[in-house]
Amino acid sequence: MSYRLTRRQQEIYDYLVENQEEFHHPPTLDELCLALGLSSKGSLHKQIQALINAGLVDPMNNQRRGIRLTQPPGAEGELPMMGYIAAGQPIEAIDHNERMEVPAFLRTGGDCYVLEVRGDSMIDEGILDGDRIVVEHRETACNGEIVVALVDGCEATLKRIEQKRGAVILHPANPNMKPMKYRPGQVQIQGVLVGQMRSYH
Amino acid sequence: MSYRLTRRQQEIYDYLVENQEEFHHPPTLDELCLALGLSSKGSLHKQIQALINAGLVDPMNNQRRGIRLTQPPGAEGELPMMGYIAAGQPIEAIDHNERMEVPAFLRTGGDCYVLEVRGDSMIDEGILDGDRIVVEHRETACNGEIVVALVDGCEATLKRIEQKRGAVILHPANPNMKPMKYRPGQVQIQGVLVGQMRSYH
DNA sequence: ACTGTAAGAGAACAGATTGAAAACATATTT
DNA sequence: AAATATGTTTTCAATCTGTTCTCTTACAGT
Repeated sequence: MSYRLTRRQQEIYDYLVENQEEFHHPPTLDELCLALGLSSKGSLHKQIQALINAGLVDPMNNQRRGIRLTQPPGAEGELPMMGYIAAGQPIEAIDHNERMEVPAFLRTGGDCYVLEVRGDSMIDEGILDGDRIVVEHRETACNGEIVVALVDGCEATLKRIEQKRGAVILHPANPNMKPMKYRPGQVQIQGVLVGQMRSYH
Repeated sequence: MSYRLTRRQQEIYDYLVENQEEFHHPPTLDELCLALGLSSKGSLHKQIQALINAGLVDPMNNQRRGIRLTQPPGAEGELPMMGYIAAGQPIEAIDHNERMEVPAFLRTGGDCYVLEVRGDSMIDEGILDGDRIVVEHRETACNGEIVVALVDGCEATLKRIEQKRGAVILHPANPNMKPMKYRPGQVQIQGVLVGQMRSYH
């Protein structure tokens, strides 16, 4: 069923996913041509048709309601709940495929998932035991971001990262603990903290 | 069931949602024509009919009560964003009717709304400046719950409550501040904290 | 070089959508 | 009852927008 997309088709699809906010209405072929720098909607139509065949775009049978993706990506509003994270231990995965409702503004366009926090290692960042955090899956991070990092391939931690030439420093937010310095190879970034939720009942 | 709207229909619907405040009575077809720059109510009627079929607008069978939306839009997963709360000040209300997506597990069955936190008065409870809190509207609370309280009829605060015989004590979580003791009449409970959310981007 | 595929331009077409106008029907007011 | 206001229906023309075609160019690979 899932046809293989050509490079250009993939490009157009990515563009649609990225910029679906741009158009507050689904774009027409002409609008998309303009946005993509094409000058013939006939050409674009052929590409879109391929995306329709691939099941990625709603078919529009002569209707004029613009191009819309079949599933507004991240549609179900639910992200996978991957498991528990406790400082200094491997991430404890959950076996059954749990999912969790997450508001749009707590996540990014990227690939996100949810972890539950165990322990108080981030208490000074306002992240408490039992909080749910939303993590964007990424291999790299900017200095100052809070990352889920794997140290020495097994210990997971949630810390603010500082990457220098030849060293990676992880700053815990809890003042009882000290910053730890590692060689870059020791620290593997698994994701970046983008949101947090807490229930009081 | 949810029919797919044409672009114009979307536009009109969006307009209705946006400007429902404008008309303090639901607008008549003629008024809407004027507002939308149309000169024929017959044309508009056809569009509205489509919205009625889509279940977005109340059908009006020859009644003349104007056009009204079926559901105060965003009724499902969204709660009203009421304004800002900063310790020691009145709650700063927001004028336009903003709504915010809130996962089911961050709220209760009761009547809930969202506030944005200003300031660090709850920093030790893990509630930071800029966090969104979910509050259940209630007049009473149990000891130990965190409440939105109105002190002396004007100052709002977010504090852990302790109710004794003849006295109400509000415990701030920030150790720099001290618990305050009030007479029961002075403290009016406006709601109870049930959830909290934070975005890192 | 030859061939096949992907990509794009442009023209022309078909039918969906929109809007104006007028006539009609029903409710509300005078 | 008459007048007015408002919703409903119909007809028609103009325009917009998806669709189909043909032709051209570029590139990759036996």
